[in-house]
Amino acid sequence: MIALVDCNNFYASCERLFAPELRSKPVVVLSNNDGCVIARSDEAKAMGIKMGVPAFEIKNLIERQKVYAFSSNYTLYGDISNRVVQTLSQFTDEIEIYSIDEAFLNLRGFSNLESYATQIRSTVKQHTGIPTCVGVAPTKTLAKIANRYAKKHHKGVGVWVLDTSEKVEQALKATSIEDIWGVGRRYAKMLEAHNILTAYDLSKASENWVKANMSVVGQRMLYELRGISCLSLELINEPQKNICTSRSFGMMLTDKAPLSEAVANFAAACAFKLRKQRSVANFVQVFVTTNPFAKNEKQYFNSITITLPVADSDSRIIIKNALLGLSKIYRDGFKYKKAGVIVSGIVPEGEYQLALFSPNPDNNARKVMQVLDVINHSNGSNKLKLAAQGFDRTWRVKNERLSQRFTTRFDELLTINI
DNA sequence: TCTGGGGTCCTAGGACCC
DNA sequence: TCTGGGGTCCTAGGACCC
Repeated sequence: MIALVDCNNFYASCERLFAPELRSKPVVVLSNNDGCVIARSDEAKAMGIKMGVPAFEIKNLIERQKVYAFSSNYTLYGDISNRVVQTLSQFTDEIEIYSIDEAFLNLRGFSNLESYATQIRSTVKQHTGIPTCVGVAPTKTLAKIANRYAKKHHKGVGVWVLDTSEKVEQALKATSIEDIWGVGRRYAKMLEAHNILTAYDLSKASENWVKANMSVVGQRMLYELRGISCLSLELINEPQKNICTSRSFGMMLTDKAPLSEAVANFAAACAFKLRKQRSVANFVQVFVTTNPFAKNEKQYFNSITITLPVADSDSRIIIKNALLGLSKIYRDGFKYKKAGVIVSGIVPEGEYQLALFSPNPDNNARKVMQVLDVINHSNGSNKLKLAAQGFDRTWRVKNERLSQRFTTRFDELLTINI
């Protein structure tokens, strides 16, 4: 059996840990740039605030303190997430960290699953303060359904185990088609048109039909719903195949200088992520875009991919090539809203192809980057930069409602006045 | 005024190989 | 009129996830 542990309203719950006075108040967390709502407490959901609504639409509620809004604080959420995983690891050797707020646990051979799952849930709550729900079932897809079922129908207990065919059938019938893991908007529409409205309907569909209309992805889904496991737990963290760093700007940029500064910073972030997973990349892609929501403004989107002579993760090389790309796609006369850098063609350090005619990266370059990383990330200060990254940061994202990094910075610890 | 930022996998079709 | 039978690699686009 597989358990899916999913944190409830994760980002909102993290903010509440350090703001206990908001424990029963509506809380929302906003995306980068304080753009739109990406997490809501139960109270906020009950007020009808939908996922993804632009912040300006609920501005009034926020200003009148009917809703408490936070800018997203990924340093905090990441650290709390690690603590949750640390606690979960005590309960099984086999754990897949699926996302920042979800993990699959292999409970094969375990008995008394309901009480074990309840124990997992209460321990996480005790150790971290984060509320979770736990769904237990024979496959990952069914564990997702069990988890949803627990959240929806047994929130108090927070645990649901699909250990009999009757319970599986009941949960499948209670799950509408668009709530199945792997069914998005397009498939939901297509399935509804064929009168397949619930997970139960899909589980009874013909395998050939599903394969023809939803490829092997759908076929796997069908098996999983029928209790035959097709998706195994991924216990090892594979290095990423693409790495992207992009942001919307706090203000529109019309000049090349601040845009270059932003791109240099995104490139440096990509290079750091590469080094962190001990990889090097063969391609550097840059893109820029105007604001697609501004219907009256001239629109421009462009991107370019630069092939490196030798795969690399040196900040200086990645930045240089990202800026070269930018200079090729930059056009005067537009209001730029967003830019990004993507590194791809990623291979492990030491397994890359050497260039025939260009010099190979030397060990000194490696050491320089190591020093850079140690200084920047030993205390999270990020003080050491390359000149191209600049100091102006006119492009910086808006986050006016940012909480402290309570758990990772000594200078931002929680202060209590007695 | 104001609308996020990351990722993955699968398939079809074209270019090319012997 | 008649024109083989395999393969691989790459890319774009479509689907999905949190």
